[in-house]
Amino acid sequence: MNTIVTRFAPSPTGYLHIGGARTAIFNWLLARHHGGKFLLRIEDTDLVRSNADMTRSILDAMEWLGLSHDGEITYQSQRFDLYNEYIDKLLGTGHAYWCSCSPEEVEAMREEARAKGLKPKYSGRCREAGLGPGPARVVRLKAPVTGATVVDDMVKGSVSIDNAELDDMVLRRADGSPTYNLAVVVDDATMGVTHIIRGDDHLNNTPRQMLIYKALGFPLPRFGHVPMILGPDKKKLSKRHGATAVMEYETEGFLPEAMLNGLVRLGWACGDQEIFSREELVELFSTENLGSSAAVFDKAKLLWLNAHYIKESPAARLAVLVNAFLERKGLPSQDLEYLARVVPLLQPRAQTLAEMAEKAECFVVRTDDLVYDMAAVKKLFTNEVRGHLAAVRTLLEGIEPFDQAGLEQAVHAYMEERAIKFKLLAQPIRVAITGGTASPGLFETMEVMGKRRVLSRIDRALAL
RNA sequence: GUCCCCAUCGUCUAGUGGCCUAGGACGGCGGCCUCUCACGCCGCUAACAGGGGUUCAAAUCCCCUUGGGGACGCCA
Repeated sequence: MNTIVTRFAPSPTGYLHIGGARTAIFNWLLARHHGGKFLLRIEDTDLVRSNADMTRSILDAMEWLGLSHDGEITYQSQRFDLYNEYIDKLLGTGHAYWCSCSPEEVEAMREEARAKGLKPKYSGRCREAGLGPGPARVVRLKAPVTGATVVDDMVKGSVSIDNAELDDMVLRRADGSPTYNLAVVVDDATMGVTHIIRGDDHLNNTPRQMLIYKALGFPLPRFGHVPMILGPDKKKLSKRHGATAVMEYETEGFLPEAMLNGLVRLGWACGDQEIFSREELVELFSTENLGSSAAVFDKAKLLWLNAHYIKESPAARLAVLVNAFLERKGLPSQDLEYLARVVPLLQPRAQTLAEMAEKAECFVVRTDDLVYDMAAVKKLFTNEVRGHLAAVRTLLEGIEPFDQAGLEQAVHAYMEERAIKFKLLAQPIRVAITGGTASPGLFETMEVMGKRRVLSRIDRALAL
């Protein structure tokens, strides 16, 4: 069996968005599953709209997702000579011809066809004119006018289009630059690409490209057109649906493995399995399981996946990531060892790293900076409670080691002696040391915070 | 307008003619656990777009309708 070669070919006119990332993932997976190659090509022929920063950001997003590519990156802007070489070849073999029709004239032809209720097309006026090169002339493909071209698609099955539907597309513009369809075919063929997974908005282009493959004598690759990703209103996903750029999700505190898992499940399934590690995906991926209907991107499910991966991650890794989020909030860089002890308490309680950083705040701020929920303080800190808090403070001072078991035992003993319910004091203590009414378990929180911090906070709370 | 694609719970999906009284997951709702908040666990909710065929048998195959999407560039 020949080695499988896939590719991802973004045009650097915007950030890597959800849809693009997903096709990149599918191509990457197909290559990795078969031990083939995954190539990267930047389609920057539109020099006006393309720029290097966008290329950089797309590369960053792919790296974040862990989509490693093989070999050098190909830039279309550096291959114009190659494209022209093949256009000349087509001219030489009679598969292409020069056309002197102006854009206005062509537009008129389209209008005419439209008026007749037909598909707007170029009429083929210069097809047999035997024109040579000249100013303002383009090169067109001499496409077959009869028969049909059928795409044997990996996801859509057999799709047939009448050649009469297609017109003689432009291969070289009047300014001498190659068009997209020509460049893509030359690139994919010369790069040795064997399998192309892309969005189904390209499905209509495929027969056209196949005609170029044929004219050039190139072997055809396999195509697979995956459906688009929709927003909650079932319209094509766009900015108004919220975050569409992959890296916005990093900013919101998503883990790359959650993103990968979430995206791959949009249009691909493997039985009832929901959670897939990168390795499992590589092992299990098959184009057989690609779905053919459009999918709505559901952030709630992505959040669930992210929460799952947060629970699975080693605390040390999360500590580093959370620290970055804390820094973004203007807090100084934290002691990572301390943070790594805080993290496990927060893992079951955060769906994103941003949320985790928020909850970590009360663990890391200076006692003087701790923000108290004053409504809770007012409601809970009765004189009686204040008395108990002071007593508990004294009690805690003597506990050594200051660990969960010891703390729990001591505090419970204190309550039992006085016949008070734990519930009565739990919330006041919580508010005193964390500032709020919701937190991880009281004793584990105390242990992680440490005696000094806990005592200073009770002191400050009593002074409120 | 013409051509192409698509159609299972609110969402992602399983399903490749009998295992379907349609399964799983997210969400929602209810409960259990419990020092708060979560986690976890248990239960409930909810779908084959409609109509015709084919077949002993159809969510699965065919046709039509409807509804969505896409393409028709000297953009990519």
